[in-house]
Amino acid sequence: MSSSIRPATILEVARIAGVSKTSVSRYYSGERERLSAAMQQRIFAAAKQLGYQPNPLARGLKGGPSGLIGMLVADIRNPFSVAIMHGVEQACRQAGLSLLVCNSDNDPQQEQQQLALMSSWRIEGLIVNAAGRHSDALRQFATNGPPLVLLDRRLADLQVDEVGLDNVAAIDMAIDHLLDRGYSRLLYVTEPPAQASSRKARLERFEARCRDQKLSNDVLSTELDDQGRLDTALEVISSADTPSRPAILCANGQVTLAVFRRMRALGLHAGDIGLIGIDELDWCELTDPGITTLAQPTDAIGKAAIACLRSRQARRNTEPRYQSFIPHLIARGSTQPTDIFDSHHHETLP
Amino acid sequence: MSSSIRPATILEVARIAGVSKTSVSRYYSGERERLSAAMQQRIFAAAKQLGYQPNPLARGLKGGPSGLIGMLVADIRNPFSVAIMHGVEQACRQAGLSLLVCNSDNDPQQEQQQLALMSSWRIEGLIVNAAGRHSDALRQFATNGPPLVLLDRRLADLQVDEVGLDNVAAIDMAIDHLLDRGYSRLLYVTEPPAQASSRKARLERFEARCRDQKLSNDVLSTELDDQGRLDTALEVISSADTPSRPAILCANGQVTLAVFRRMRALGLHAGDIGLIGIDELDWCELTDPGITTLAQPTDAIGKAAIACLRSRQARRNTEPRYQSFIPHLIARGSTQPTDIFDSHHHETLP
DNA sequence: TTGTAGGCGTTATCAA
DNA sequence: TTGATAACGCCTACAA
Repeated sequence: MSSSIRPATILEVARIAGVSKTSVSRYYSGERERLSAAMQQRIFAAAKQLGYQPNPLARGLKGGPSGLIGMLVADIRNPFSVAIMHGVEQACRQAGLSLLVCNSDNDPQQEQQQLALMSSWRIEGLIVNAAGRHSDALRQFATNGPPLVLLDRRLADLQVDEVGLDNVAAIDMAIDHLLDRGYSRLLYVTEPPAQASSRKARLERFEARCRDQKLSNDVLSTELDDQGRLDTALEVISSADTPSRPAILCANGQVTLAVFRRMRALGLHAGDIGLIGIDELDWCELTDPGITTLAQPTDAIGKAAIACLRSRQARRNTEPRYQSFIPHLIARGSTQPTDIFDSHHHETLP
Repeated sequence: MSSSIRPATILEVARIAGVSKTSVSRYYSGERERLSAAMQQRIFAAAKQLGYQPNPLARGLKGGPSGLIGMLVADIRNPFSVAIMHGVEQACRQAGLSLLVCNSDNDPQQEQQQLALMSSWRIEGLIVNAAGRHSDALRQFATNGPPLVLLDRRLADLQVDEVGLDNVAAIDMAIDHLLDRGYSRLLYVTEPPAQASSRKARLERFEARCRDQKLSNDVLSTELDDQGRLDTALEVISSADTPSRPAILCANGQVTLAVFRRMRALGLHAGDIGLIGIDELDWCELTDPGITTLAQPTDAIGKAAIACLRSRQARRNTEPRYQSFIPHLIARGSTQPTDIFDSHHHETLP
């Protein structure tokens, strides 16, 4: 309990307990069983008296487990990343691990720097959420470095564990919901899905479904700050002269935000134009009308990521594991057509 | 550039460069100047060839700066905390520091655990954002531990550096804006401001201003999940039979969210009842009408926190420094009365 | 300007 | 079941 300015060391504990440092070390390294009950008692007492805590730097230096987990994120302000981080942090806390957080600002160069720094800390595992272009350093990491878990499918050619959304199920749920509510002309809005990634998986599923069911559909792949392209697409879909009802499916929360912002600016009413987005956000229920979303079980995903990391050591040189979670549909006004008498007309055919 | 599985050590660099470890150490410890140009060249070359990076664990173990900054947050999902963290992370990255993130879930016990863990990592500084009750461990930390910066005024009796919003200016700006827009009956909604804290500072300023200017005012101090109290207060303020126009001032972003949610549920239209909140959030422009806010310069605050931490060593045993930032008013529809002809009636008196 | 030696706190290897 | 001792990679006197 005493709190001297300098933390106690294993040696001091050993002295007070009247045993060797080796024994104290064993006590704290999971070999407690090998110690006699009497010795355990004395070590416990001495440690408590001194407020002893093992020094993770010394441990890590010696080559043991560092007790550090890294999390690399493209944009720390992205609510999805934050939500995952919450789950990750919880899991770390339970396991006595510490979490090193890095933000790459979507810049491969920064990413490389951060990766180097983290590996110099001898992290035991790394969780990556970054949908953009990746640095070679990450590939290096995947082969040479500590266990890795991806939250998006970005290094698919590289055999890495992944945890995330069941993209097929998510797109299916979204489309089913839209059809069910009477929308039949679909616009899918996504950020550019270059290379493999969850963006690509979602887009592919969307296109496959539309093809199979012969749905009238369109895809807008754009950077979100390109207001012009968004506006154009919105005008096109809102002004078509078909009787079919249009709806927009947003690939993630950022997209939903951008789309809804422009809809408001252009005076388009969600509901008339259906709107559904992947990712639930605080404000989706506060808009008028509320926005229908597919909520990801972010806490579960975060915890699964840590579990995956920790189990990786036991799965050395094994095939990568892909773990996916089913989202949860939250239906709101944005997928509720305003004229009621007609809401299922496209399904009246046998 | 070579990437062996085991990272290079200072000794290997020294051997390849044909110099002693000491020189290499100096090269990486800011004593580069003391080395001859020739030696600098050789070390640089050798280090590059081996892909050498100093091992922070060894550095920290030796007692030197660990290169670690801790950030302790009560709720990692709080957008304000995240915004600050973004600034903090940027500053860390620039300085080559790593960021250890901990979430206490508003639980003093967890906080204590996290604090112990961080201090075992020999963090060079700690940034704390936690408005709730604090553990004694934090007080300990403040006196014995590494430099500390508070983002809320919670340990005011303890002489700790603080960085944050200029609460007086913020409240003044909010009240001035409301008066200017013709609102004269004010309701202040806050979470319980137990003990000293920015919550308390804001509330006090609100009360002082209302007293000085003899403004009709009321205060609701409540936990945000207590829907009943919120609803009651909203009903009271919206149904009063005075001619004066009512407005609500929300003490922070969480409060704004809660209040607006209930207003929508009760069918109250923001604007008729004025609504302004401290903290800007993504969605404030998306609601109908948009919500007027006071945006905090979160990036600047985060960076200032790091700067404060780093300068603390030079300010050993000096008085604490309080650094505060002026917010930025973003006026939107929620403080725009709907009937126009009458919008300044309370100010028509000389 | 450069090098040598010892120690930071821990764990692993060996011996008792 | 215990203990002595040598690393781990680095920095900091001190010496040259």
